[in-house]
Amino acid sequence: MVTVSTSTAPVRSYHHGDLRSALVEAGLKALETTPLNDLSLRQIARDVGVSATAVYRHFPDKAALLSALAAEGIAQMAQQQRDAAATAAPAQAFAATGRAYVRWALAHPALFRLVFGQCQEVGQTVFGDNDAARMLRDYAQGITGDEAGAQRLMLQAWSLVHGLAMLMLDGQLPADDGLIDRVIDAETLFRT
Amino acid sequence: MVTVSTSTAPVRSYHHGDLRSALVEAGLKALETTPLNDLSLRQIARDVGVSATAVYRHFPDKAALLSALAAEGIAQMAQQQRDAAATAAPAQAFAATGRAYVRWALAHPALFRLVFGQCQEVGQTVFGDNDAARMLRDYAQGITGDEAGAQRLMLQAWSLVHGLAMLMLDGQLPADDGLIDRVIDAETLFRT
DNA sequence: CTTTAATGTTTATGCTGTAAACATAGCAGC
DNA sequence: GCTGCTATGTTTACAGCATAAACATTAAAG
Repeated sequence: MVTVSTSTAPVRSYHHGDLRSALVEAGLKALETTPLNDLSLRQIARDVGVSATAVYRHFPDKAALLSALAAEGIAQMAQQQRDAAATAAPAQAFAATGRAYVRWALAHPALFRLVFGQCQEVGQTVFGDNDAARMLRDYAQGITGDEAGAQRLMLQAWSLVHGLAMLMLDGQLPADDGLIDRVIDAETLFRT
Repeated sequence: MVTVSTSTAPVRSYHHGDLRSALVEAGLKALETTPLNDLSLRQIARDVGVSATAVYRHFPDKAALLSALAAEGIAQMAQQQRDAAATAAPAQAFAATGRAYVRWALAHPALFRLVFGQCQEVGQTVFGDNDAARMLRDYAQGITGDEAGAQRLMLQAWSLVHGLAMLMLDGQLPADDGLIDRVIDAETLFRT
């Protein structure tokens, strides 16, 4: 039988075209519904329609694939932070950024966990020299005045929102939107 | 060949005696050196010197064994909290308790992770009606006066210390003892 | 003393990550 | 236009995992 498909139809031939991107995309989609620990390299490969070992042509191992997913997650988080800061009133921007942090975590639980569980061994750091970090440092500086105080304020704020996100993700606190607003409250926190 | 061991020597016969306790103990010891994700039921069984499936005579599945380990972890944490509160000066007790929380997490990373990752599905809650929680509520009440404020203060404090612990465990912040003292500082936090 | 229930072991199944050998296809140079 | 090289797939294989099922041992109860 001669293959007459000189016509249209993406025949999905032996070579995929852009398998690497497809794997990352499939991985991110899987993380929307699958807990991080249940995410398997084989399942991602299956979703893309490719053999499990094909993954190794694009990533040295599973951890490397996860790192690629984490990098996407970090980018998404940073974007969310910027948006929240941009739309809030200046006086509220600091708190608004913190609430956005927690809400993003609740909206993407597995990816959030991956970001922080993964970039440890990669040596990557979420709050490195990206825009979000700079912006927060500026806010902190504006509130406290001195350098050391600003540094401490940033760490306290980051710890607060990160802890709140984690406790809600882990079911220790109800993942309640009103609770987020009450806990991350500029009136009662970090007043000079 | 006749077995002449009518003598001493704990022959470690067919039945173990108290396998359940031995498994929990071995699990806790393994968590001191093994990351949570690398902890395997089979390895724990091997450490105890028993077949893997023997575990199922005492726990319905791996998760149940982990829950038993988590329960031990919760108890240890609560004890640490009580000790910290008892030894500190009254004015410093609140902050001292928080610092003890973070230090315990850093001293027992895998167990700390297990406690919060596990008691989700068990429906268990770390800050339930135990002594530590009551004590903290009293402190909070003393600072703020009103009920709602005390509740908020507790949540903020818990989020702060939990977040700091997590960020240090995940390598986002250096696990530095001085840093803990600087971030959890009664002078700059939660003043009325 | 015999039966029974508790608590072990062996064996087997299907999942996982990954190494090794093999297959296909697109591109380079003749 | 044919020939090979290299990139990128597939198949197969292996060890480790959780766990189910069948079998073995032994402590305790009648």
